[in-house]
Amino acid sequence: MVEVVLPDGSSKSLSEGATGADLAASIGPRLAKAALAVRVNGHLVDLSTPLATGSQVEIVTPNSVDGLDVLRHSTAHVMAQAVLRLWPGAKYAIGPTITDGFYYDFELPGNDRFSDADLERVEAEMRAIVAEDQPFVRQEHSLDEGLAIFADQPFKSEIIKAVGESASEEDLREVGYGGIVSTYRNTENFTDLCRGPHVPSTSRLGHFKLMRVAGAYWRGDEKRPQLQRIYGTAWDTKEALEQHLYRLEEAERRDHRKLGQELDLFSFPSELGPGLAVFHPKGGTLRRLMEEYSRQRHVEGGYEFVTSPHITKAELFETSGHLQWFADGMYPPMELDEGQRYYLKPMNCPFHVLIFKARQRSYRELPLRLFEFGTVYRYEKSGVVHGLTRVRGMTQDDSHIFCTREQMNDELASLLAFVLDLLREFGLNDFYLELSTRPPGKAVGSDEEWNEAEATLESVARAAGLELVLDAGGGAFYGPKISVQARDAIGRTHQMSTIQLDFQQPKRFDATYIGPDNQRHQPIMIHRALFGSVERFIAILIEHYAGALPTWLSPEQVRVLSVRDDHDAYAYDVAASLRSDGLRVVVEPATEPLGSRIRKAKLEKIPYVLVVGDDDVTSGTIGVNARGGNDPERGVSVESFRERMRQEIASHSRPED
RNA sequence: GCCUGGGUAGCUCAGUCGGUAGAGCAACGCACUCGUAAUGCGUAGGUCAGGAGUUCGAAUCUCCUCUCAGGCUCCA
Repeated sequence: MVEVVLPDGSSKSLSEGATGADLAASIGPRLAKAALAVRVNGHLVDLSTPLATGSQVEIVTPNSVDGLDVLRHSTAHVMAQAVLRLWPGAKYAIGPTITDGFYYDFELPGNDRFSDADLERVEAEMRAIVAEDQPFVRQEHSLDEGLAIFADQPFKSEIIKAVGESASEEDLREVGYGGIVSTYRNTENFTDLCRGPHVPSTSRLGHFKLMRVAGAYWRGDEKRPQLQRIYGTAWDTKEALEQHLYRLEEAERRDHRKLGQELDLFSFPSELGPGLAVFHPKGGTLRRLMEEYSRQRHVEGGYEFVTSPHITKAELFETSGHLQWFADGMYPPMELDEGQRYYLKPMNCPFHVLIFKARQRSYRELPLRLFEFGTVYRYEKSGVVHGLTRVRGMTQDDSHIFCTREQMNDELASLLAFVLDLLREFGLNDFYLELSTRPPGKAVGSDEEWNEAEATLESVARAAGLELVLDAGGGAFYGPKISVQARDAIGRTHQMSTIQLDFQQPKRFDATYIGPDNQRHQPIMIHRALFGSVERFIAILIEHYAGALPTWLSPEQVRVLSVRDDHDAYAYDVAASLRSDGLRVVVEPATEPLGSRIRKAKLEKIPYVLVVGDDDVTSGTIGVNARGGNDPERGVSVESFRERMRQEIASHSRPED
């Protein structure tokens, strides 16, 4: 007899040699059908694994993250088998699961490439494999046996050899723990290296779709061969798959590049080159509104406004260390004035250090908070530019705070509160924090400094009471950082503000202040961008709101439509009256049918459409058609609409709220 | 930078076997005068991303460059 403990604490007795599958069957037929794997004492294993007495066990179904993971990993194996059937002699590399899906990397014979049409062929072959109801049979081997099995598979062999030496978590996932090589065999002709577990049979799979082909470097190293990768998604039910595909469509519908064009906000003229945007009048208005609000808040927050030029002699970035670390990411220098090299600035911080250093500073001036909308240029590699989120020219809402070591903790805490509050005003309210620590191999400064900086940031982050995740090794060369991550309206996360601690720049520039002890001291420098870049923040806002911006940020807040052209004069009067309140109002006179003009205004996502006709001219009212509603109000007084707008704008809310 | 796939009117797209350019929307003009998501008619709009080649003839075939998308790598 075997006795196991279930998640609810109860125990279950099974006959000797019973497996996870037997356990599931003993609990109920529905669970037996849903079971994909079993968790034994915290480890995921196959359903076919015999259970040991006293084990803590849990049947894994597709309702859990683990269950979907098993499903997707098994689907990846099926895809590999399909590719090997269609391209005999193909080499297969790794096929892990990722969020919502999986991928698998291959090297095709003759350096052949997958085409989009091949995806359909592979998918058809996968469905055949599913229909064949092939079992996943686990086998364990020694390293030498493993090498023999995969003798003609160089990528698999490399992984097995790596396990003998220094195994990474990724490799162990592919192979297995404890010096054994585990494989899963589907047929005599297809065996894959894998730690497992897998579903019992390919028939358990089926709700998948191959999404796209892409190139990917072997082991992510651009110096190694580029493999052909196929991405797929897989789910337990048809409905879940369809929902996932719908979410992708929704993300596409919100794409800021598409909305930016449709709403006439900005464009990327090819004459300018990749990653260089121009903002049209409406996009320019949005930018101005964001910047004005940000400036006002920074004034209230005790910041001082500075500006700095766009180009500088090389010396500045030599001193700061940027040329040493990031020359690749900077535009090449211009030679001026007999060999002087000038660079476009990729960062604002060294300029702010110079402003700090412009005269003798006293501890009484600290914390000194310098703020600038600073436009920087970074030479992003050609393949990485992406809409407004990854550009070559951008404006940072950058500030650098100089303070004493004693002030550092309080300053960081109030800074974090300031940042979160401002983001909430823009309508983002679901946050978590990420702590990025010392980057191995490219950090400057002593261990003590790094440890202190990391500990300080961590305590401030913890005190903020938000979820905190660790991004080990993700810091900049000069210091660790906290970044605020925000979830948007469709659950995607975006890195927003970053707060970085920096002991290095003040030292490199020999920036000092005179303390109460009449001695020179080095200030701490805190780097902080709130929007990150104005461009990127605009992109995130557009996607978050699907283009339907809150009224205070809408370039055009109100459009006034006359029913007939003899109402035009009244429409202009209403508009003038609202403009005197500072509203952004446009009149569209009656040259086209009303329905057509309403449709146009709706497509432009204007918060309020006002319609004025005979009744309104007579009684001095307006018809109000709010965005997001489908029951326009008639006979509204201009004064009550005015009040509604005042409140909505002051509260930064939207007509649909 | 690398891989895969694109680039035809302002936008979205069609264009067969290589035979010389098309639609809808938008713009402009005229008519229509209308109460909540598309009024009608007309006009104009193109070095088919750019360059070179093959050909009697290229949007179409070949090569190079630019540029966009999806990935990889990178992201101070």
